Order: sequence, then C-alpha cells, then structure tokens
Amino acid sequence: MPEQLPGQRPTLEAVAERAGVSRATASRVVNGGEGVRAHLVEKVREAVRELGYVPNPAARALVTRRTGAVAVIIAEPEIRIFSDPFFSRQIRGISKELTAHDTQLVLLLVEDRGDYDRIERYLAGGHVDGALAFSLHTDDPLPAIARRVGMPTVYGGRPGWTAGSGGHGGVAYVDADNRGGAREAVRLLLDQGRRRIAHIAGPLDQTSAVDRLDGYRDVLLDADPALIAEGDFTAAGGAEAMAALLERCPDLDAVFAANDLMATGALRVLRERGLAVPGDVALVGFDDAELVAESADPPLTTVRQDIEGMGRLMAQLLLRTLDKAQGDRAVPASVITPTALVRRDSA
Amino acid sequence: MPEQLPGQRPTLEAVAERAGVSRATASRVVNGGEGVRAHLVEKVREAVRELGYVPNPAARALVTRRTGAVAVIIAEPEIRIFSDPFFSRQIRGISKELTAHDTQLVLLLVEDRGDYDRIERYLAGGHVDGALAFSLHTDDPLPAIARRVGMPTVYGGRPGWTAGSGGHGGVAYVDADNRGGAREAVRLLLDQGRRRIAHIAGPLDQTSAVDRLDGYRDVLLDADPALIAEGDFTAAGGAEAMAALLERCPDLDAVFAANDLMATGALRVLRERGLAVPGDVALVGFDDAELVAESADPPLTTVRQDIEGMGRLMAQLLLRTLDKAQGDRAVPASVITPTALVRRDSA
DNA sequence: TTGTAGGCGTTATCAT
DNA sequence: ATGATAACGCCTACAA
Repeated sequence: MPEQLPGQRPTLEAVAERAGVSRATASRVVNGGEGVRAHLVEKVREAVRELGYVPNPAARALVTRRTGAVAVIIAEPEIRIFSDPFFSRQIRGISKELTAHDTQLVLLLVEDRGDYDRIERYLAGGHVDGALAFSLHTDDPLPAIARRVGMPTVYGGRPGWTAGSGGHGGVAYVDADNRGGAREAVRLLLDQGRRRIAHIAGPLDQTSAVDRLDGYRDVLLDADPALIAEGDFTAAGGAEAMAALLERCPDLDAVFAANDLMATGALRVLRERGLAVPGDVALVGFDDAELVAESADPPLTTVRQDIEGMGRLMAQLLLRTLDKAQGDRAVPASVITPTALVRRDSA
Repeated sequence: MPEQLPGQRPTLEAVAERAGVSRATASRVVNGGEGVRAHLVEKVREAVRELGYVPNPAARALVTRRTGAVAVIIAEPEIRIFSDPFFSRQIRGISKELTAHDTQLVLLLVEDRGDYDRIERYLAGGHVDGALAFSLHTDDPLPAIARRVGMPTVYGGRPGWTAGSGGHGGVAYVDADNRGGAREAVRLLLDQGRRRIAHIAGPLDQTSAVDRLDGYRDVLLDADPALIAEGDFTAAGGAEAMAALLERCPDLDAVFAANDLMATGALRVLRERGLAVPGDVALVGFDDAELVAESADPPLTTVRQDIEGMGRLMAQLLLRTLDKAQGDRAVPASVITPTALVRRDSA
C-alpha cells in the first residue's frame, strides 16, 4: 500500500534519500536500471514502492523533449466519426498499439474549419511527439500544418492533394488496397453473369472513394455513367443514391456500394421496391463493418479490410519513426494493406 | 509568417530579449498581460509573432502543477464503445466544452481488467488534471482508483456501487432522468390502450438499465415477469430478447426497449414474424439516437436525452471543480438532465 | 509597473 | 558504478 500522503507527491529526491543513494542513481533505476548494482536497484525499487513514487511526466518531458503522447486527429465535421464503425475500429487498433508502448492518445476532434488554428498551435506547442490523422478530404489543411510545424505524422488513408497545397513527397500513410478490392468485387458480380452493374460511390473528395470508383472502372471499362451515383458513406446517402440509380436505370441487376453503410441503405430501398437481393439485384459492399455487414438482411457480401490492423500499423509506423528519427526527420514509409472478398448472401 | 527555425524552438527568454524586456514581463504578457504597460504588451506580442513563439507545456505544467488536459476513460470492453452513437455524441459534447476552455482530451480506452493498473499509474502520474468516466458497471474499480489517487472525476451515468467497493458520497455524475423517461414511455403505451406491455431491459449491471426497468415497474406495478427480458444494448441483443419475449408471451401488444439499438433489433424480429408495428405491437425506444431512431422502419417513437448536452455538462462540472478547488478537494455536484418523449410512428 | 532570482522534478554530462 | 551539478523553460514571489 503506497502511502498517499496528503498534498505533496514524493519526488525522485525523496526516493533517493530513502534508498540512501543519489538522485542520479535513483533515476537510473527508475528508467530500467542498467549499470547499477543489483542490491542498490533493489533498495531503490523498494523505496519507490514504499513511497508510491510515480515520475512527474512534465519534468521528464521538459528535459527529454519527449512527451510520450501522440495526437489522433479526426477531421470529420459530421456525425460519421463515430457512427461509422470504421473509425472506432481503427482507433481501437491505434489505442492498443500505443498502450503497448506506454504512449498516450490525445484525441483532437476538428469541428469546423476554424479549429485548424487551434490544432496548429497545439501541434506546434510540443504537447505530443507525433500525430495520426484520418479521413482527409482533398484539400485538407492538415498536411501543410504538420509539415510546417515539423510534426511526424502518419495518415490513415492516402491523402488527396491539390496542386500547391503543400506538395507531395515525404508523406506516410496506411491504406487498404481500395482499388484492388473494388476490382475483385466487380469481377465477382461479372462472373455471376450480371451485366448492368451500378456503383454507389463515396464522396469523391476522399481518395478511398475515388480509388474504389477507379477499381470499378478498371473492370467495367465502358461503364454507363448513368450507372454511377455518388453517396456520402452514410446509410441515408446510400438509400438516396440507390433510388436515383433505379430511376435512371430500372434494368440494373447489380450494385457495388463503396461501403457497407451505404449498402444497407441501398438494401432498404431495394426491399421497398420489391426487388429481391440477390435474386433481382446482387449487392456487394465494402469494409466488412461489424454489426453492419453480417447483420444486414440478407447478410452482405463485401470486401473486407483489416481496419483494426491498419490502425495498429499506423501507430507502429509512427512510433518507429519517433524512436529512430529523434531529430533526423526520418519519414516512415507508406503501407498498402490487402483486402479480401467475403462472400455472404447478397451476391 | 513565424520563422520556424531549424531545430530549436524559441523560448520565453528569446521573446523577452527581442522585445527588450525581462522574462517576467514577457511571461505576464503571454499569460494575459495584466498590469503591463500597453506599449510593452504590444512589443512582446510582436516578438511572439515574429519568433513564432509557443509556450512549452511541460515547463509550464512543471511549475503550475496543471497540465491543461483531462482524461476521458471509457471502460467498455466491447465494440459498443463507438458503434453505439451514444458515446460518440457524448464525447463530442465533452470535446467541444474542453476545447472552449483550452483543455486537451486524453482518451483512455480500457480493454481488459488488467488495464486498470495502467490507468491508475497514469492518473497517479499527474498527466491530467481530472477525469471523465463512462458507462461504469456495477463493481467497476475506477471510482476506487480515482478516489485513491485523489483525481477529481465526473461520471457519465450514475455509478453503481457494491457495498465496500469504495463507499458512496462525494461522487459527481451527470445522468439523464432514466426512470422518469421510462415512466413516460410506458404511460404512453398504456394510454394507447396497450395491455400487455413488455420490456427489453439493458444489461442490469448498469444503472441506466436498472433505472429504466424501475421506471417501467413504477407504472406497471404488477407486471408479469415473463414480460421482461434482458438485452445488452446492442441490436443483436434486442432481437434475441424480442424473440424470447414472443416465445413466452405471444399475446404481447407493446414493447418498451431500453435503448434504440435494441429497439431496431426488436423491429427486425417483429417484421420477420409478420407482426405490424405499431398495428399489432407498439414499440418505444430510448435515446433518440441519430441515424437510428429516425431512420428505422417505421421511425421510432422514443425517449430523447440530450446526450451531447450531457457531455458538455460533464466537462463543465469538472472544469469548474478544477478551477475552484485547486487543492480544496471540492466535489462537484451531480446533475440529472430531463428527458422528452419523441413521438414518431412506432407507437 | 518592471526586473531579479529561485525553484518546479527530471535527465544527462561530467568527474570520481 | 556512483554522485555532484548543470540544464530543461517557465512562473512567481519579492524587491526595486
């Protein structure tokens, strides 16, 4: 039972005194204890235990110039942030990895454009050692900010760039093979004999949406533009897009939706219209979002991406950079993770 | 354009020198500038701008003993954390309030029981000034930990206590009027002439679930126990509970579900069984979760709670305590927020 | 109103 | 292997 004395917390000084050693030695023991005689290590450890000593992170950060914290920046003004299981899983992966490395997760939610000033100040302030950012839209100011303040950053999803928005090179990201996965999905539909395959795209200011659309086009080189509708990655948006597609192309016999949430929206509309899935219209989603794809009616055939794994990977990449670089401005490499088609009942 | 010099960041010292004042004066200006002559304030501000000076939070924390950060602890081992819109909205509310007070949000996800050691070390370490915690289960170790390390904490939802787990008193929380809301829901059903009103409860190791069940019982004093089934706040759990209820009481004509997610699960089962809602069975949910209640088919009549507002309130309570207390161990008061019945089509 | 100087709790560089 | 001691960057009496 550490004695939580009223008021003051024990300092390293107190530990040293109690153990009968110098502050320096106490410090060494607290930080691993290399090169300290065994019995002294024991003495110090005991003092730490008795006093309930916990290092003061501020003091430590002041001298080491390392905070042991990483920012996770989510720049999604909409409700989507959490309601889309995608984020939750990725954050969970990140959290696990960071925790395993004794690193804290500071959550930075961007509500509106004005928040970027705050974010910049925060990053520039040195509150964190690095940053992880998600779901960037085409001309998100974040990459420029990260670069300006020299903050090592790993992006979730390939960032989109407009010319002049800060240049390319030197950006690390983790992304699924969106294009390849989309191709697989469309090919499945094709192999099943479907001939009028529509696509419900995500918001095209996000690269994941663009890449999936590109994959669709890779396979359907001369796809009728009327077969493509843009959604917003939400169920409601998917429903809307589905309705529009049916309006334009009543003869469509398959749909590839750019994510599962939109697929469920599409499913609802198809059901309302009395169209059987996959009988009349086959449907493939993307994500294999849990609690969504599997519990849909019928369960969704979809393209799985290892979202939690991608989160871990992002954190790993960043942590590795932080360890190594320590000033070298080393840039982590990007990683594309594979996808896998998961066949269930909708196609 | 602040000149981001390679390597070293400018210190207060540099600012002072450039402005031709002492460090003390520079510091005063940076922290509000009370009692400093106007032209000096301007001089310092200019130096700050020119140098791109940003205070070093570690150094500041070291002397002020305030970190400007608050921990948000989520102790939900399941996927629910984010997939349930409840958390997302509450976090959003918290984030807004904290941001408005220049306070950072450190997210602490507890995955398994063993993580509590880590949490305790973290809180004891003084990384944060206070904590916000959610969704505590009956004998969650968190309150005891917070108390032991003397961390000001505000809970989201009334904490449940087992005798001896750390005592009662002195705990601040923000909770919706679960019991009152449940009563309203059941009364609505009753007023509509329903006579066999079932309840799909949440996991009874959470007070919100217990309180809603109590509200149900308040109105239906002699409710048939067979009309009550326990779910787990997920859609799948709701479906299961609904199936069980129909098995036991095929004659039920109404259901009050303890949250919207479970209500949607129930909806699915009712539809599968060919039962019309609200024709054969009326249904009321709880939460008014966005993207859930409204877009259900039919849209859910439900009990709304201002979740984001509750989040803000939690943060406000904590921040107020931190400002005032500053050592006094002042305990914030708890707040119960009102609920409102939202009538849509399911009842 | 402004400046001087001490100290916050660590780590890290030296001697020893 | 261990111990002084000087930073780290900031705030805040206290003095002027």
